[in-house]
Amino acid sequence: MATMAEVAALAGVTKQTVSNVVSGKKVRPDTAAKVNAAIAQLGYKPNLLARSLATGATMTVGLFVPVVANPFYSELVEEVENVLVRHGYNLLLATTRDDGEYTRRHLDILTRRSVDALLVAGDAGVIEQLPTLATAPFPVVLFAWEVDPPDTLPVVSIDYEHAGFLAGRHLRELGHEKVVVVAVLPAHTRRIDGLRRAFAADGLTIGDDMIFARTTDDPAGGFAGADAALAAHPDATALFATHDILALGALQAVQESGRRVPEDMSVVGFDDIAQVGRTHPAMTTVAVPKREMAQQAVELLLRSLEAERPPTNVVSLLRPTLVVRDSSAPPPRSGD
Amino acid sequence: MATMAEVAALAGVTKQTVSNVVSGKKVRPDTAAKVNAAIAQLGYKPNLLARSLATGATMTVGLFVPVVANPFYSELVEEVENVLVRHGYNLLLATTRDDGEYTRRHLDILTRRSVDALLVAGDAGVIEQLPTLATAPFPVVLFAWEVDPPDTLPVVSIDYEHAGFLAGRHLRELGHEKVVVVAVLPAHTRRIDGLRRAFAADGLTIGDDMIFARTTDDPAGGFAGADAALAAHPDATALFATHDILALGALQAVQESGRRVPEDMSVVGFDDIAQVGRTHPAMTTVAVPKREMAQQAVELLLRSLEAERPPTNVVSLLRPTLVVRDSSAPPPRSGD
DNA sequence: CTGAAAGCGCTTACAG
DNA sequence: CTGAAAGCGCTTACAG
Repeated sequence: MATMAEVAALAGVTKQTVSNVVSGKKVRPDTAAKVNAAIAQLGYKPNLLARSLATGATMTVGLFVPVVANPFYSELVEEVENVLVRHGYNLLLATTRDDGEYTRRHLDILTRRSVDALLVAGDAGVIEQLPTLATAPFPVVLFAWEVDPPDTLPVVSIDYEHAGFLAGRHLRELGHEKVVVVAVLPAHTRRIDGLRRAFAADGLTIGDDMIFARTTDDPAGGFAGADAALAAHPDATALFATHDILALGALQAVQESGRRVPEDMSVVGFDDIAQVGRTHPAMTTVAVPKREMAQQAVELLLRSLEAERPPTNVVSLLRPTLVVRDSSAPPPRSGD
Repeated sequence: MATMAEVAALAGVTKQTVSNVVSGKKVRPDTAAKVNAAIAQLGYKPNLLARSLATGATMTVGLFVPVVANPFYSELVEEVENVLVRHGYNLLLATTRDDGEYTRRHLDILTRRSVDALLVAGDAGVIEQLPTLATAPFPVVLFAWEVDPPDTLPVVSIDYEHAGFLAGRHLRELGHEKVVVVAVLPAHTRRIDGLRRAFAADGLTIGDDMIFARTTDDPAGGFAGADAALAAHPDATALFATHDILALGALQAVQESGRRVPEDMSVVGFDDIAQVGRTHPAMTTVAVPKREMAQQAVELLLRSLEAERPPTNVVSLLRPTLVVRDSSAPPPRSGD
C-alpha cells in the first residue's frame, strides 16, 4: 500500500499538502491536481488507523445485542447499521448473550479500541455493568430497555407497560373477562403489569395463577405454556403472549386443543414480527416500533458526537400501537 | 486515559518494559510486579489503535451480508461473531443489500481501516466486485455462495443442486409425479436444477410452466406464487418452495384453497429455519447447515491468519440433509 | 497557501 | 533481562 509520503514525493509537495488535499481543505487548484494525479497513479488510500491515532476519532460505533438470531434484535441491528453507514460510521457488533461477563469483556475491548460511541440493546446482562458503562470514555446510549431505566445514561425505548395496557384494553373492549398469559419472566413483567391495569380499570383481577411463565422465547415454549394454561383454565376466553414468538406456538396449541381462533378464543401477541401477519388467522398484536427506536438511539448518539458533547440524558419513550388482525374477537356467548 | 509512558514513569522503568509485561513476554518477576501495580493504580489500558499501527494487525474481521433481518443471514452473523470472539477477534459488520456499489464502498473502507480479513456471505451484489475482492490486501473467504464459485477465492458453501435433488428424490419416493415450484429467481436456480434431476432420473420432466417465479423472499410472495401455481395446475400433488419463508406462505395458500396438507398435497421447503418446525403441519424441508458453514468459513480464515499465509483456495461443500416432517406424504390415489 | 517539526501510543530491532 | 532510538502513517499547530 502506498503511503502519504510516497504520494507527496511523487507530486513534489510535502505530506501536509497531501493531507490537506485528502481531507478536502483549501489547496491551490494546480497543486491539488498534481496531488490527485499522484494519488490515482499510486492507488493511494489513507490509512485510517493512523488518522485515528492522530485525531482520536475512529468513526466506529459499537453495538451490543443479546443475540442476533432473533427477529427482534436482527431488525435492530439492521436498522442501526443502515443509519450508521448513512452517516459515515462503521459498526462493531458484539453479542452479550444476556451475560454480564461477556458484556464486561466486550466493553473493555471497545475501550481499548477507542470506539467513538456505544449503543446497548437489551437490559438483561447489562444491568450489573451499568456503573462501568456510565464511566466509559465515550458516549453510551441504551435502547430497547425494559426495566427501570438508570438515570446515569440516556435511554430510548418504548413504554412496555403501556404496550401491555393496549393489549388488555383491546381484550376488555371486546368483552373478555378471563385471560391467560404466557410470558417470559421476569423479563416481560411490565407487559403483564399493563395488561392487569387495563383489567383493573374495570374491577377485574388477573391472578398469578393465570400467568404461565417461560424462561426463553421460542414457539415450543409458547405451545407448552398455552397447553398448560388451557388445561388449568378451560374457561378462559383469551390468551395474551408477551412475545409473538411465543404467540406463534400458543396459537397452534389453542387450535390443536380444538378451539377455533378467534371464535372460541382470542390470541394476542406482542412485537409485530413479520411472520405474524401471515399466520392463520392473522395475529392481533402490539406493534413495537423497532426501527424507529434504533434510529432514534443512533441519532441521539450521532448528534452528540457531532456536537462533541455528551448525549442529552433523556428517557425517550416511543408509542407502541395495537394492530388488530383476525385472531381476536368477542368471547363466545356463555352457553355457546 | 493513562498511557504506557505514564505507567513506565510510575513504575520506574522504560516503556519497552511495560510493553513486554503487557504482551506477556519474559520479564523479571519483581519488575513485572512493579509494572502491574502501576497499571492497576493508573487503570491503564493499552491503546489498540497504536498497537495496530505498529504491528499491522487489527484483530478485526469484516463480514458482509446482504441483509441481517432475515433468519438465514442473522444465524450466519451470530455464528460468525461467536467463533470470532472465541478467537479474540472483533467483528465489523456491513450490509451489502445485494448491491455492487455498497459492496465496493464497504470494501474500500475496510481496506483503509486495515481489517485483518474479510468474510463475504451471499453472491448477489458481490459478483461484479469479485476482481476487486481478489486483489484485496487481506485474505477473503466467500460463503453461502450459490452460483458458480469463482476460482480466485476460497468458498465454503453447500451443494445447492444436491439439496434440490434431495427434495426431488423425497417427492419421487413418495410417488409424486406432478410438482409445482415457487422460487426466487434467478437466485435459486440451482435448487430447481436438482429437483429436476431427481424427477428426470425416473423419466419425468418438470416443465418451465410448473415454475412460479418470485423476486423476493417473503411469505406473501410464497402465498401468491402458490395461489397462481394451484390455479394453473389443479392436478399437482406436491409443491416445492425454494425457501422456507416462501413455503410458509405457500402452505397457507394450499390450505386456504381447501386442500389438506399432506393428504391432498405435499409441501416441501428449503433451509430449515426455526419456525417451520412449528407450522401446522410441521414442514418437511431441506436443512442447510448454516452454523457449520459459518464456522468453517471463519476457521478457514483464522487458520490462514495464524499461519500468515493466504487461505487455501478450496471449494468446501457441506452436505444438506432432508428433514422429513408432516407436510409430505404420498399423493392421493387418483379418483380420491 | 505551503514547508519543517512534533506528536498520537504503541512495537521492533539493537545495544548494553 | 533492561534501556535509548527509530518507526508505524497520519494530523496539528506554527512559521514562512
